[in-house]
Amino acid sequence: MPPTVTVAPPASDSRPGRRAAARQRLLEAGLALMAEKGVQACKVEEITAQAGVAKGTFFTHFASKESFVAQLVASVLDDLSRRVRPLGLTPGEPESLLGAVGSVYLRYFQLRPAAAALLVQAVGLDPEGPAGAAIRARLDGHLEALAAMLAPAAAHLGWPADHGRELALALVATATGFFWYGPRLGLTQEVPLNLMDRLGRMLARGLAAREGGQARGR
Amino acid sequence: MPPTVTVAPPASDSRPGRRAAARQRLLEAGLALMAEKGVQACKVEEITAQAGVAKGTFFTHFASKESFVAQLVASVLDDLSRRVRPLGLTPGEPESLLGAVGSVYLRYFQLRPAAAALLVQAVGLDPEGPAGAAIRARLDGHLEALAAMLAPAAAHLGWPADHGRELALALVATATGFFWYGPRLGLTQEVPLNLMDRLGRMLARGLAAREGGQARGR
Amino acid sequence: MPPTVTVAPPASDSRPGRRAAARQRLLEAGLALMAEKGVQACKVEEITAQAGVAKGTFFTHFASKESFVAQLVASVLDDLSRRVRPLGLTPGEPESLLGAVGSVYLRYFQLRPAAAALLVQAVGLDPEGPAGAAIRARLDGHLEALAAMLAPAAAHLGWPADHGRELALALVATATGFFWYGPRLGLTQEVPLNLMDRLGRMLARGLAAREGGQARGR
Amino acid sequence: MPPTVTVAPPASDSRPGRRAAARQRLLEAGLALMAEKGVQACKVEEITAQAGVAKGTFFTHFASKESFVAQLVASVLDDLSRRVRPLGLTPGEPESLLGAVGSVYLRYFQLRPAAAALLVQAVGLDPEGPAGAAIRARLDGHLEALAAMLAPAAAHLGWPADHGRELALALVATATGFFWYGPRLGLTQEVPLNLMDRLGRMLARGLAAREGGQARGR
DNA sequence: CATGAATGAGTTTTCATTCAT
DNA sequence: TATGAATGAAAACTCATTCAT
Repeated sequence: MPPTVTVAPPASDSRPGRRAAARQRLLEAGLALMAEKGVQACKVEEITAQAGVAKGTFFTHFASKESFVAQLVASVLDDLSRRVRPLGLTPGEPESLLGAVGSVYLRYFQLRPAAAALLVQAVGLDPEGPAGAAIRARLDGHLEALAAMLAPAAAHLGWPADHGRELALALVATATGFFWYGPRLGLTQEVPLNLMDRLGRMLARGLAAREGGQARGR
Repeated sequence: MPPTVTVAPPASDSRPGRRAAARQRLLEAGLALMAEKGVQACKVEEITAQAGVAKGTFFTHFASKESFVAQLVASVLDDLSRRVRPLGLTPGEPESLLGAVGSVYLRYFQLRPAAAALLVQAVGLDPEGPAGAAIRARLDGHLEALAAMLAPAAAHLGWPADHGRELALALVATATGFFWYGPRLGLTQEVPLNLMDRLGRMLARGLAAREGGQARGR
Repeated sequence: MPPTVTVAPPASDSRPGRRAAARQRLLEAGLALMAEKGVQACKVEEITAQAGVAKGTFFTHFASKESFVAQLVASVLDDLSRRVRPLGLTPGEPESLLGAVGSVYLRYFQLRPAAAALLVQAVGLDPEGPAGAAIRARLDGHLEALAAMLAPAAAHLGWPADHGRELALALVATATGFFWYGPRLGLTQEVPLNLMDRLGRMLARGLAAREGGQARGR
Repeated sequence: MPPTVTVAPPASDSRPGRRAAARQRLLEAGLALMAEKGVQACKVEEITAQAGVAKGTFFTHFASKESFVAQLVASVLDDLSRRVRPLGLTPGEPESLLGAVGSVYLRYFQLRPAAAALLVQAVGLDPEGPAGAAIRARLDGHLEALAAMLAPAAAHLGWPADHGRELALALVATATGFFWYGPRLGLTQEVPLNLMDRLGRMLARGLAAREGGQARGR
């Protein structure tokens, strides 16, 4: 799994090739820098410097910084969708679908903490602007699709059908949240996934033990 | 459970009392506004307007906007600690400790999505500045304490002792992540907690089903 | 006739007095600089430098550069209206009204070529923005009032009642046009008004001589 | 009378012919767009788009945007000169010369308000740059020639010989001013010329009536 | 202390102009 | 010569912070 979010174009040396390559470098530099310093704190000039182009070039590729973020989000979500869709198309046993999808999400953001940081920050952008609204709509669509994909598993496990989006959200929030906080609090990203498996089971057992207790009460 | 993060001071009318009340109003207004519009997007003047004081007054209470956020984070974490500490002091059965603590965290942020939004954004602040560093240190300390509190439960369940902080982080990330994304993607906050219990068990079962599969291989 | 466009406030030294004085200096500096270098070419920083305040102060007084121009236009038109209104209220003979009003306009812009330059440029501003639209509406209202005031004279002279605004426009266009081009083409502003009187009569005679010719034909 | 400012070249298809045609289209598009949106607000790219050439091509025809305006001004003034010169060469009666010339100017700008808008804006350009200076010099030369042509009429009418340029300026300022303000303030351009004749006479009579009054006194 | 006016460094965005293809 | 991508200087506007009253 390469750490690049989108497939690199046939890196030619022709005019359109160079332009596409510059665009790609801008997106990569933007993703890395925005994850490191924060979307707002990261200046356009830093991105262009890192990508090796002039400040003005940025705005020949993207209408605004906000729209740049929107495209970044779109590319991350597209990439993610490409990886989980096959699981939904060839479902196998409903029981294992949830775990399989969850693993893909966790692994995806474990390998690309920058993508996690981007998503977490992107939902916080002002939804008044057109780009902010587009970002939320994009995320919402992703959630919708994820919920639809998980529907068979959810049904099998007795999860209420009208709360499918909460299920999808829990997946995304957990996966991105972990790799958003983690690097910032000095946690290694090398947490093996089977540790996370174990965590899931532990949480479940812990919660189960309280069943009939607070979960029902109050 | 009142929605205020810190206990209100004895509502007096003396000079120092009025000052403390203004400070409290500033913190409350800041928490609400920063959660709604984002920490960076929320201007100092908006906070003071909402708190009913002049802009300059803000800086007689807080050294800077960043330090204001740091104090807000501190007050949230203090508040949270006060609520979970009793569980650790009177442990009961180790098996149920994890679930009990998890429930407190989830419920806390369910009732105070603004607190979740604050924490999520606060970790993203530039850690170069003194306030940014203070915030991360504060969060780190909270994690440390949480890990220590969960240690017996973790040991009982076979969780590796040197990964206690990952366990604590997972708790915080899940709880805040859910209530950070949720309101921004149009999800109701009314998800009953027992639904979340169910979710934990489902995820666990799903993950368990894959044990020996992808989690170990690849 | 003082060259200031608006009456100076009681130049006190109190806080509000100082603020009002700064505002006045900004307006005066802006009028002079915009007339000299052009509305667009004149930078906000130049205005504030001339007025002796910081750049940011400009925006505590005016919402934008465009709105600044709008207020400048308003103050010029207000000032102008104050000077011609008495002529309309105490009409005297209709025959002389037109000449009297024309004289006031010519003299006004002769003494304040900056005001002429401002009006000429202001109508050219993009009418899409709110300030641009406000400026045009303001000018339009001035024209309307001027036309109403000239109505008796126009009627007396056989000017069509439904073309009153063309008459008013001709007055404004001639007066501002002369003192817009003049200084820029090296003409002295010292053209005595009776020379302009003579010019008017000559033009009239010239035009009259062609009556029955091209003016009727085509 | 065609609305084009300069005579179209023999529409050939040869290489030099195509280049000349592109240049012509650029000038026409520039005149129209600059009149509509303002000289500064009109972007080079809009002109080239309207003319159907690439942005870079603009600069193979004109050294700069400012020099483009200068050439536009030159072409307008040339065109105008061509139309009034015959009147001066075959003077007819001096008394009617002024009216005849005035009519040509008024009619010219009535039919081409874009030309009026261009001239009005062009004198406002920063005279520091070489193009700005060239524009003013060009206008000045036009004024000079116009004054020379009007000299016999002026002399005949008793107009001071050393104020010939004021006379010429009044003509240009009136004609362009009317068709600069007019369209922007919602006035129809269909004001018949004989209405303007009448206006001239009225103004004259009005001014005459005040002779010995304010014009001499005050 | 509280106030709110003043400050100016900082950031996005625009657009005339250049130049490699 | 035509093209259009790249460039970077410039300019409006923001807003945390300071400070005189």
